[in-house]
Amino acid sequence: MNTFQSDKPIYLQVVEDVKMKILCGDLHPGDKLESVREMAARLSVNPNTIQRAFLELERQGFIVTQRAVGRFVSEDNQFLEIYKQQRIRDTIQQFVEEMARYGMKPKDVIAYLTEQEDKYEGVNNNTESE
Amino acid sequence: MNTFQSDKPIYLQVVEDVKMKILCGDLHPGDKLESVREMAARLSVNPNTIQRAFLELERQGFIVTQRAVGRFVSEDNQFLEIYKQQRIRDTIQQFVEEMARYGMKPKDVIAYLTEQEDKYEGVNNNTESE
Amino acid sequence: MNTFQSDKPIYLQVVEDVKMKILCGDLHPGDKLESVREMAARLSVNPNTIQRAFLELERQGFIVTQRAVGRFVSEDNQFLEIYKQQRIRDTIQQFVEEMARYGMKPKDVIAYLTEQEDKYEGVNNNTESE
Amino acid sequence: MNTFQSDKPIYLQVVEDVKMKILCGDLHPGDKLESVREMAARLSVNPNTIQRAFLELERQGFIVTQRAVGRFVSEDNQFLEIYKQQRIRDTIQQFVEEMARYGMKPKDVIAYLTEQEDKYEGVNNNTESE
DNA sequence: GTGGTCTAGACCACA
DNA sequence: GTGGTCTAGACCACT
Repeated sequence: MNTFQSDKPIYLQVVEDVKMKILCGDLHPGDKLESVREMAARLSVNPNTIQRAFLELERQGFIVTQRAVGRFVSEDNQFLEIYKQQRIRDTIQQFVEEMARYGMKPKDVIAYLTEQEDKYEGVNNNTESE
Repeated sequence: MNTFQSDKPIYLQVVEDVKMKILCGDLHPGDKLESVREMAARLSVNPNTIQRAFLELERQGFIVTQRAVGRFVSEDNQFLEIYKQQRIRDTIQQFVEEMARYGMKPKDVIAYLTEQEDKYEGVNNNTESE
Repeated sequence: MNTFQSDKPIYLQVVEDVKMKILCGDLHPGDKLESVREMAARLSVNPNTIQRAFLELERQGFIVTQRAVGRFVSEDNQFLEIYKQQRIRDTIQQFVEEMARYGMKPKDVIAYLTEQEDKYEGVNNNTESE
Repeated sequence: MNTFQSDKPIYLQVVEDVKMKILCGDLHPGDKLESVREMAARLSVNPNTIQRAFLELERQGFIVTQRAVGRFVSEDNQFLEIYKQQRIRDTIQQFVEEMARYGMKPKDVIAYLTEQEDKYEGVNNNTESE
């Protein structure tokens, strides 16, 4: 019924999901989020789990709470942008290191990616290139 | 004392560690592994934890057990090679998809990797660089 | 105190017991299983032993785990049915082969079974007779 | 390298193997058995393992030892025959009970066996039917 | 000395 | 209250 992986806490998967939507632009700064109950119902999980996810998102600075009104995506654009860039850099770094462990140098990876490029051209949905 | 990350089960970290040694060639098919007690002592963890890691490695097909003799790296070279190639492909695929979510196309990633290439040249130890 | 045979690991006997209950219809797909602690108490064994049995049942696909909720019989009816049919076929096959080794042909076995049939008539509880 | 199952002691598998050869007529009462060393070499196992298997076979009455001469299949034909008949009866009994657990009555099994009969006709190698 | 099993009991994250 | 993990330590069968 759920699409969650069982090896990771559900609340962290929710955190990641919301965070990704913010970073990708599916959710914009200032947007109102679903209520705990709505999201819990939609995802078929315990409301406590969503509550915990929101607490974590607030702790990390991605959302803010207005009591008796609702939760909103943070409007601190600078924070969001810096976080995103750092995350991209980290992801690439980890990737390069893992490939190196398998004996693949950046050059080899580039060759692979170049082959793949055509396939993905046009598939990207939320990016307009140059 | 331990060098383990606290966010993942130790036994799974041991599994990954041994698996990586096999895939990278630090351990060869047929090689005898440390005994449960030896590895437990070396890593300062409970023998049961190592036992569990070995059970998992055996379940996945990376090692075989000979009762009262020891454990050995699987000699199924084909399985190991296929697994490795699949793993590399998956890693790249996931990476490309994650980058796409951030709005970076393969082209952009290649540009980034090209910049990085110089830094890593000469650092890779087990790859034949022309 | 226990009704376990001493020549086989307890955890495997638990695995077989639960599996048989699923295949025979004593447990239905989606049913919640006893908790580890409950079953351990009922069978007078250590919770870890039950834990291990459940891990094995999950690995084989007969049950699924929901963290902090409980374990449930798999709802993959097709898997369960195929497994059952395969198991019946295997059991018969092995039996026939063993009999053949003793020099008994299917014909001889049929003769024996025919004699036995009367004795078992009416004893079967979960089969629709005639 | 070995054809032994890893979940059962090797020495018991050797016991079963020799016992089966005796019961099936591959080995006859009075036949001399391989020496411990020969069999150990042939099966690529530790001589101690074969030694233990022979001790067990002697304990059960299937073979006798003549010091400094060798081991021989027991010439107690009556014992061998009674054992064989008992074993056949037990095997059938267990089989019928297992089938009953799956809801298959002897009648159903007979139907299945009747279908199989043709296939096995002529395959039996060491039995001549009346 | 090796792996296999089991017990006893603890702490934690999660729902 | 549930399952997940880990420790500590024991006994056993097997090679």
